[in-house]
Amino acid sequence: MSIFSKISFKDQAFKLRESAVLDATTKILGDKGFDLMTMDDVANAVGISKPSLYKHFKSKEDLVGEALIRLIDGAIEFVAALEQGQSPVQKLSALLEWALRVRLEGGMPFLPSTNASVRSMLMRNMRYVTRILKLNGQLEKLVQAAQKSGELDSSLPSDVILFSYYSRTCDPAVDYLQQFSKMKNDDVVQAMLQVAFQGFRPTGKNTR
Amino acid sequence: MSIFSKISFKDQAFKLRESAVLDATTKILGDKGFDLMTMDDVANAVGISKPSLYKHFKSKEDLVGEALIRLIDGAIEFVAALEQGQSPVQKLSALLEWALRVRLEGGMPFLPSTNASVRSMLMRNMRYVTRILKLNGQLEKLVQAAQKSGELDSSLPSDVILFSYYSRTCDPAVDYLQQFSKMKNDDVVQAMLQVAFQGFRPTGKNTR
DNA sequence: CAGAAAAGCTACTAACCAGTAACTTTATTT
DNA sequence: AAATAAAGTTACTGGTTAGTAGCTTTTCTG
Repeated sequence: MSIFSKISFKDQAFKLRESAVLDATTKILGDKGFDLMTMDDVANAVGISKPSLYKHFKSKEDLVGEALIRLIDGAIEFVAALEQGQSPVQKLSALLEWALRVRLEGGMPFLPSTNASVRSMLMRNMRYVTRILKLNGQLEKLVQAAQKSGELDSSLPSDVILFSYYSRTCDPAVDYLQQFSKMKNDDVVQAMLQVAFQGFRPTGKNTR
Repeated sequence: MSIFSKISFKDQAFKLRESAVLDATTKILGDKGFDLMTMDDVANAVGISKPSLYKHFKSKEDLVGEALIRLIDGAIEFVAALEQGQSPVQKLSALLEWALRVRLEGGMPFLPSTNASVRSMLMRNMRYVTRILKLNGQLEKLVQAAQKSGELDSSLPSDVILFSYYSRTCDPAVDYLQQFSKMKNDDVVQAMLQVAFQGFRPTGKNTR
């Protein structure tokens, strides 16, 4: 117990601080984006100094990469934990709902895809790319299964559906609704889900 | 003719260069975004020096504001020029198609809304806000008319439709499709339009 | 053609930020 | 308690960029 508990205690503290750093990074990235986020911002938010931050992460790229990896891992876990009984569309809907809630609670959008230079930076991060490919593979299967069963439109290329699906997780309409409408978070989520799957057209349920 | 033509000639050259500056700004903004665009980038792209650029625009904020104002003015003109015979949804669809084509041809997305600090910068620009409000008023009318006639889902708040509609003009799925799929620009536009209005669900046309 | 005025340019500044060197404090081991 | 190692900190470097001062060239006027 002597050596192990001490090492483990230290490790625990270290991991705890690391997790706090990632939390702060996620929050600040959501607010300001990659370019405007400074390492001092992150250090101050956590209450440590910048060089301490560099004890955990060797660069800004690395830090942001790890924050995104944690986010993607969360999504992969979420997908894995979904009940087997649900249809592909129910699963896709549940994941999108989860992503939207993460965002509404101050997190970062799922894909930081808006910026070409950030995108290419991430593509150079193997650990990140690996996870993205894994998640992407799972979602692609869901989309294609849903198209086969007629739940999703099979006349659309599955690419289109998949990329559009990703885009909904970082849809700026969420920010606008949160800022300018009086809607509650739950209502925003429900509305975004409906728009994503049904578009703006009447659902047909009313006319049946 | 003496004085007037000379002044007008000079003015013309000045305006021409100004327009070239705005073109370059639009292009670079589309590529790199506000934070990464430098004034040197713009000056070099146009082939003038940075101080000359500042003869036209008093700051980076001002320059970007003017570029966006020109873009919004284009949209307002486009809406004004639409045929009276079209339904509200046809008009909304035509405008979205126009915005997507502008983007695919290297222009900047309609709304630079992804970044909170850029958003707040723009909100302090009266000339920009005035135009946005004007365009927004016109689009809001179209959306509400379409909801009344049953062309668009009247169970959704019109805010939700309107903000989601704006978001489609800067949907990152467009970038991904352009980069990773083999689709032609025309097909990308058609797919995005279908997804925006119908969502991912089957349209019903196939099953009728 | 002389002289004024406008437009443009080179070369700077001030501020900011990622990353680091070297010193200080705290914890651990014996 | 002394020696050592680990973690943290202050204060810096080097590079970048918005914005400008002041000189040079071009254009216009009489």
